[in-house]
Amino acid sequence: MRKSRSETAETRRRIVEAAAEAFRANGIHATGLADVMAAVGLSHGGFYRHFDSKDQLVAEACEAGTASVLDALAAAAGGCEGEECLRAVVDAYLSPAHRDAPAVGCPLAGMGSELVRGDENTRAAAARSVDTLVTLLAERVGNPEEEANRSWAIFALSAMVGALTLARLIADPVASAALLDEVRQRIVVAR
Amino acid sequence: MRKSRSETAETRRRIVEAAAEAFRANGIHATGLADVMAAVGLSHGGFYRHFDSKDQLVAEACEAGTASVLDALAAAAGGCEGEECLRAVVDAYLSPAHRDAPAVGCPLAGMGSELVRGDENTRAAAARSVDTLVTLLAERVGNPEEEANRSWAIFALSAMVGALTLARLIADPVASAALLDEVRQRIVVAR
DNA sequence: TGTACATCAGTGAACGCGCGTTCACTGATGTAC
DNA sequence: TGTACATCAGTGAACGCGCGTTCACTGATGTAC
Repeated sequence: MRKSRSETAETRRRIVEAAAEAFRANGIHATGLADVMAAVGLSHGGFYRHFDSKDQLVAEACEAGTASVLDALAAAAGGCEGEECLRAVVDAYLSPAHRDAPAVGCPLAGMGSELVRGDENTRAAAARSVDTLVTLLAERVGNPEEEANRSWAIFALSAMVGALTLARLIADPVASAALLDEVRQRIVVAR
Repeated sequence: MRKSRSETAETRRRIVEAAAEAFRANGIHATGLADVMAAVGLSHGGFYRHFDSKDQLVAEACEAGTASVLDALAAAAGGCEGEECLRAVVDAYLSPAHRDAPAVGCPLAGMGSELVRGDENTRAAAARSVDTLVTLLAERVGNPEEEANRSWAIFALSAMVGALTLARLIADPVASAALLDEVRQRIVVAR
C-alpha cells in the first residue's frame, strides 16, 4: 500500500486543506480527525503517518487557511498595489460572501477564540497570520514597513476580524449586512 | 435532599455563573457539564433538574457573561454618562487586564467563534449581547437611538472584539499591549 | 539493468477516556386537609 | 397548627457514542548491491 513520495506529499497537503476547511466551518474541537481523513477519502488510522498530533494539524491548518485568504484578497485587489485598491480588499473581506463561506474564509474570524487556547505552535502560527494580514493591509496604504501604515493596518484588521465575527452572529440578514457596510466605510475613512 | 425554592434558584444562578466563566476561559466544547457542576460543588447528575440541555446553558451563560461585562464597563466609566467617559470604557475593554482574564471578560471575544455555531437560542442571545454592548457604547457618545451614534458604536465594538481576540493570540506581551494601545486610540479618534 | 530486501502509506480494529444524557433512588420541602 | 402525602433537588451509576491515539498487518515503493 505504500505510496510514492510525491503522492505522500500530495496526500499530506490535502489533509491540511481539508482540516483547514473543516476547522473553520465547524470548529476545531467539533471536528474529529476521522472527519478530516474521511473528507480526503482515507481511513483515520493513517493520520499519524503524516502528523504527530491533532495540535500539529491545527497549527498547519491555520497557516494554510491564512494563505488561502491572502490569495483571495490579493486576487480581489486585482493585482494593483497602491492605495486605490484598499477599498477592494476591505470590501472583499467584509462581504456577505465571506461571511457566508467560513470554510474558506479568514481563520482568525472562523476559529479565533479556539486558536487562543491552542498550544504554543498553534498560537505562534496564529500570530504569524495576524502579521501576514497586517502586512497585506499596510501595503495597500503605502510602505508596509512604515509605522503609521502598520498601525493603521492593525486597527483595520481588528475591526475586520471583529466585524466578520459579529456579522456571523446576527441572524437578521439586513442588520448583518448593515454592520458589514458600516465597518467597511469607516475603516477606509479612518485611514 | 430536596432544596427550598430560593436555594434552587440560587443553585441555578451559580451553575450559569460557573458555566459563563468556564466557557469563556476554556471554550464551550472543551468544557464538560461535569466540570461546571463540580465548580459549583455538585455532581453532574443534577444538571437536568435545572436545564433541558447544554445548549440552553450556553445561551444563558452568554447572557450572564454579557451582563457581567456590562457592569464592569459601567463601573469603569464611574457612573458618568456623557462623552467624557468614552475613553474610560474603551480603555477598560482594551486593557491588558481584560485580555488576561477571559473568564470574566467579554463573551463575544472569549467564545465568539463558538457562539457562531451555537443553536438558534444561543445565536439569538449572542445577537442580543451585540446589541447591548452597542447601546452601551452609543450612550457614551450621545443619544443611543441616533443612527450616527449607533453606527459608530457598531464600528467601535467590532474593533474592540477583534482587537481583544488578536491581542490574546499574540504571545509577545509588548506587541500585544501595543496592539491594544493603537486600537484604543484610534477608536476614540474615529468618533 | 535486475534482484533482494527494507521502508513505510494506508487499513481497520482496538485502547482508554470523557462526553451529554438518563434513571432509580433518597430524603427534605411544599401542599392539602 | 399538625399531620400525611406529593413533589422534586441532588446523588451516583449507567447508557451509547465519538474522541485522539496506537498497533499489527498489507503490499507497493525506494534502495543497495
